Amino acid sequence: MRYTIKDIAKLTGYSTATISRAISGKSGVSDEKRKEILNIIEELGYFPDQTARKLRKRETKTILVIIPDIENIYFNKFIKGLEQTARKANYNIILGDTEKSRAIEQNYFNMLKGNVADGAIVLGPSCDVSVLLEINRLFNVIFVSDHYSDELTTVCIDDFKSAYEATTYLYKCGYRKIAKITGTLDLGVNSVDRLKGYKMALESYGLEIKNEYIKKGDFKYESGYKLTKELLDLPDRPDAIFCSNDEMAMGSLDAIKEKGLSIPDEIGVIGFDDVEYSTIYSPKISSIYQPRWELGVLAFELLLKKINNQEVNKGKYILDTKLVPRETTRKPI
Amino acid sequence: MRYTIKDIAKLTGYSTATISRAISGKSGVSDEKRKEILNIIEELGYFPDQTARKLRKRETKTILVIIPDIENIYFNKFIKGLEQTARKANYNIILGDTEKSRAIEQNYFNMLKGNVADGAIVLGPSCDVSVLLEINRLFNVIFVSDHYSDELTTVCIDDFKSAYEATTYLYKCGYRKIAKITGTLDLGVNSVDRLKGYKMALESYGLEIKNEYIKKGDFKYESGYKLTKELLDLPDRPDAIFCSNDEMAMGSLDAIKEKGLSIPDEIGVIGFDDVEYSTIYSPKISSIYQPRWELGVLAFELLLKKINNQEVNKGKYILDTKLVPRETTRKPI
DNA sequence: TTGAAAGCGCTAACAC
DNA sequence: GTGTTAGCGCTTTCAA
Repeated sequence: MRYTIKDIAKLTGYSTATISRAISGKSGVSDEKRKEILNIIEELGYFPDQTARKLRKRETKTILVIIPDIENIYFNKFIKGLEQTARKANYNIILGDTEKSRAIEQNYFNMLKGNVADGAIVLGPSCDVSVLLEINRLFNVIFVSDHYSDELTTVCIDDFKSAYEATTYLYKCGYRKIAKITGTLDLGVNSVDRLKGYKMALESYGLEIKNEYIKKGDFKYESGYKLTKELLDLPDRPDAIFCSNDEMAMGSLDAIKEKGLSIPDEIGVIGFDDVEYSTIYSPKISSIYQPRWELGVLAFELLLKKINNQEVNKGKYILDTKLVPRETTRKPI
Repeated sequence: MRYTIKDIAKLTGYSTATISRAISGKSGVSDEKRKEILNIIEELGYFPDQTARKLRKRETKTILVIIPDIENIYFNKFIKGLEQTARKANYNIILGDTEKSRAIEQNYFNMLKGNVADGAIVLGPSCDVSVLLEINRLFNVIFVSDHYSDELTTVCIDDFKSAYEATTYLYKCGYRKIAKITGTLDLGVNSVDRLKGYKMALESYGLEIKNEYIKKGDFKYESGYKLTKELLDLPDRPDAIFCSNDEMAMGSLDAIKEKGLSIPDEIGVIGFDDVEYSTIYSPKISSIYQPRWELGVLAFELLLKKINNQEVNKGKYILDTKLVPRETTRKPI
């Protein structure tokens, strides 16, 4: 049998109001009675119905986390940070995997209209900016990683600066013919910024920007592999490759191994994201570390502020990345 | 402004009952009126409050998924399968990461008492069987992977059989001095069964079970590495090692590489789980594939049956594993 | 300090 | 086919 607050009221002889006060810890009950009531509740194993409480209080203590692909390990650490912070604040997480589908993403947005959550954190959204702006107007939302508009509050890293740093590092290691394999350039702007950072660094060091050294990839292993083969077949082949993520860097390295070139002496490779794989792969991949756990924590903290009607600035909240040299790059000179 | 069903009733001139019927798709409204109502709703962007609906209908259309560690990639594919199936059935998922803490796990169980979900799927629980049995008595629950009691409904693989198969395979590849690095033997029974399968296979093929060939690990890279070193230092060192998961197999392989032994000729290694890492690691790791996506699907399907009061058998639902030969074992003779 | 009662937004039983 | 109304289980205002 499942008890309700009425049952407890009857069993103890007090009113439902008193029971409610005793449970919530609010004033208005004598300590004596509170103890008595809590004891009985404990004994019966009674727990207040959360749905009724939500309806009455008009808050769900739940947030919706919308992710393009839960299987992508990139998001793991982010969710972990988010989850730990949310749990401390007594919030539950409803997980929404969109499988990169606009329709599914829209469905989750509609759930917000049904008041299933007090706010949402949206990772790498695929809907149009206009839709996002509308959602942002209606609900408490924090966006992560891709920034579409300065009207939105976004948690992210500085892709431009990080890419600049990665390229600079390759230069400092003595590489002079630095190629670039990009991510998908139409989806969000982080790939674009990583490309811009690369170009700017080349300019700074007086290196020529060669079109044949810039290849458009799609973040997948295969594109890293295939495009590297193309680069290596060039008459004047590059002596370093900067890949826009680690997965492509692995494809790239496999292609280089196949050619029999020595890593990192004849050719150097640097990735991006510093995913767990990077250290398991052999040779260990030099990469740009992203503070994913911290991004998750920050995203929740900002959302909580919004939910509590505290002021939250629009625009980007940028966390620092860090270059991690490993075995796929030479030592800096 | 957020509309309620009353607002819609006023605006259209119909009663809340009619509005409700129009939305739910139930009979009791003329097609004409339904269209009219749905149009207005669409226009206003009204969405029924889910909390109120839940309270009234006494169902949440939500399930709680309790996981020891969301960061562990082992669970990724499982959650994906679960999530996809749940979404099709219009169920939401509340994610509960216990961080392997009994207290946190208990907290999530308490949430069930507060009716936040219609049921739960519990992966690798850490609470005592008595607690699990009580939870199982009170709520709709499916357990995954570890089986503690025949009273519970559990989704899992056959660890004994799979370990027997892995060991047999090593034998067929011509290895005769087969060692074993186990997982944590006190936590759940899968490690124990993987050890039993190993022993049974040795017996079947008339090989001696040597105590010095059996090392107690903890599923972590470091234990695989350290214990393999011990094995290789033995006067009569093994020519094959069966590790109870892939992470330990990587540690094992790194130790072997350090010794300068050739893989798979001088020594063979086989892992367990067939995690994504297995093919990225070089050499690619031979392993036992677990149908993790399918386990997730099955877990949800069984839970849904329970929620709908359909008959669900107690005991184990076993899915088949598959041995995947790669580069860390010789070809079978 | 305590209790009575209204009401959160919805659905469904009942009446017409 | 349509409307009235009770009530899901809780919190909180108001009155005592």
